[in-house]
Amino acid sequence: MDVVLVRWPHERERRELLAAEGQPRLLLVEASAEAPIPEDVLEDWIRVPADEGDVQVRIEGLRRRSGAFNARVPDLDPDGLLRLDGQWVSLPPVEARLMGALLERFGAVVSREQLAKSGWPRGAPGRNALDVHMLRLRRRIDPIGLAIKTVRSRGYLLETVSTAVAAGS
Amino acid sequence: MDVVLVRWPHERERRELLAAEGQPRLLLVEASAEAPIPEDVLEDWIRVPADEGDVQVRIEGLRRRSGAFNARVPDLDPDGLLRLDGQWVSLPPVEARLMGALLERFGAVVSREQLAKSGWPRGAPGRNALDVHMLRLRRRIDPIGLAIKTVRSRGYLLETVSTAVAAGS
DNA sequence: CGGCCACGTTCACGGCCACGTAACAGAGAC
DNA sequence: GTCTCTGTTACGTGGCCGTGAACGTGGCCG
Repeated sequence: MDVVLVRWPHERERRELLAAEGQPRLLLVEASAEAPIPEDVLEDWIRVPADEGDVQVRIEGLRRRSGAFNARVPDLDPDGLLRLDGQWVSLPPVEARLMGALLERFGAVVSREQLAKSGWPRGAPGRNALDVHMLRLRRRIDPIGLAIKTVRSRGYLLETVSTAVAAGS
Repeated sequence: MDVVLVRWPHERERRELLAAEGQPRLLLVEASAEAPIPEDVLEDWIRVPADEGDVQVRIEGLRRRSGAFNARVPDLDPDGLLRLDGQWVSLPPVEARLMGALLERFGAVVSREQLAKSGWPRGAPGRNALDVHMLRLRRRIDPIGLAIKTVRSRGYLLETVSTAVAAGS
């Protein structure tokens, strides 16, 4: 994801828009304007005209932050806490095991059989139990920006939701 | 937590030290030096001499980031005083020991067994005593911006109540 | 086309258990 | 005495998890 340059205060609405999208941005603040306080970690600013090297340093800083905070690889800790971007939800035992299977092949399809095996190592209950648990898992992870997609007759796959970071609440 | 000013490149080692402590810092970069790429989100820089207003904006930005992302870690002194952001409450012996256990793994899950051991080193009373003490602890720490979350059948975890999030929206 | 089936989604229910909360009582400090 | 700290009993509530059933949708076949 690349850093976008925004002239300030001329492109004020553009800044809001980009912020909502989670797009890293560098505000080029004109001499006559006051510097705005950054809305989030993905924003930085610099006064123009500026040294080209300084601009590059700011852009590189933003790029690194964006990498660190949008790593967007969820993490399931041993206590059943699923973390993503500083947010977390706790998963009950069965759902934690299902999530473990999905995470091992993050972004790829995991078959129902595989999931059933992971969720119930010593034999699965009724055929429908898996469906219900997938539904519950879906609802639980939605608020932290994760989604499970169905691939008909193949299985399920886990994804991050691109822009829904702030929209969830 | 306050922002510390560091002259760059003169106080190079000091920067490392502060970074290791998780201390927010603003580097004052001299005209002759190249700007360093920030090591983490708690660092920013500005060229000096600079406009005083610009410096304040950078400091305020760092302060917000530090509030939102670097979980402020509360401090429990030996007398049972729990401090956070200048506020404090006093904790009775049992609750102080429980809080100690939670603080050792701040932000992570601590099991009920672990808590029972910490709270009553020479054997726990009834099973329910822990529940009641967690309730009392919760009520006591709420006013200073701390919260204990339950992770069902796994344990409890201690968090700071994020004021930045509420303020942001 | 109509009917049937396979597959998936969603809801409602009940049993079980973990946890939360109030109320009470004794011990001790001040 | 009054207040705080502590532990106990009793009860309510809500989460977890499996089941059954209703519903939707797309594919296949006669």
